[in-house]
Amino acid sequence: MPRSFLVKKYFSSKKPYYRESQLESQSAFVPESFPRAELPTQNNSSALTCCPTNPFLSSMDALPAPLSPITPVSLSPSPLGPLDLSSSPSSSSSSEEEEDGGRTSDPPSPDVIPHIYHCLHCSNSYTSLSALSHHQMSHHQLAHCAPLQQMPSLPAEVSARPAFHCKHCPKEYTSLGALKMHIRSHTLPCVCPTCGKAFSRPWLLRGHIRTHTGERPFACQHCNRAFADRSNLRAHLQTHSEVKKYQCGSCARTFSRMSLLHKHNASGCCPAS
DNA sequence: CTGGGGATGGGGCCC
DNA sequence: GGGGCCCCATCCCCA
Repeated sequence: MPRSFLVKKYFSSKKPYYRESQLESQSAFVPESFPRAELPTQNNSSALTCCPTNPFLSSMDALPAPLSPITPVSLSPSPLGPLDLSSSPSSSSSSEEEEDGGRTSDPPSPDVIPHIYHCLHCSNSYTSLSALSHHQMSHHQLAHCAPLQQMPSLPAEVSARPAFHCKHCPKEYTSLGALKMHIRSHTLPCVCPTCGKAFSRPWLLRGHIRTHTGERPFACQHCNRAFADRSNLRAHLQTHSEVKKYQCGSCARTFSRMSLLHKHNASGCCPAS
């Protein structure tokens, strides 16, 4: 089981996939001409939804830090929990360059451009986040969809304990720190200087920059392959194993990746797993 | 169709 | 409290 279960997920067991859902949300909430660099900052973040803030953070200055070679990875056993094979978001994304295109263009002044918030679910538009949030509740019909400041007291049936609600999405957290970390996934403060793609955390940006530089600091001990991401190396190491990490509960077949086991189950081997 | 690589997201832990 | 890193998970794409 993943360790990350502080967050309560109401609407879907599937994680948001920002390349599609998040970016679509951004385009839905923010006019295309609305520049990332001129979006509202934390001080007035109540006026933004999924809009990144300052793209030129100091984290940009500390970019490609030299990475020490990876030590041999010990492949610990992993539980084979139940898998959610819900339908994929049926994305057919164009290149990321296209998706990011224009987002880092020269920003017009926010004094000139009005803030317009479009509903994700219908064509309605609003001039304030609160109005949009209130409207979107009519779609979700979930009380916790409302921003925190708009619902000072939660109904007992909704939350039996204090929770920190994200004002940008329906998620809620049990600690303020977790909420702040989550909000970065909306503000996306780390922007690639090369392509303009924005990320929630500096290390995500560093990993992305490797796709530009071609740096692959994580080398396989068994072959001459190298990877830009440690997780990908870990997945690759599974290919060197006779017995893979993820095993089918019915046919005892093993797979190097969870996703492959997903596909295997979906193909009908384990209909009632 | 399957297996694998590439890329990216999130929460938790540690400093 | 925040940054960096770890680990896990997932999706897309391609051979």
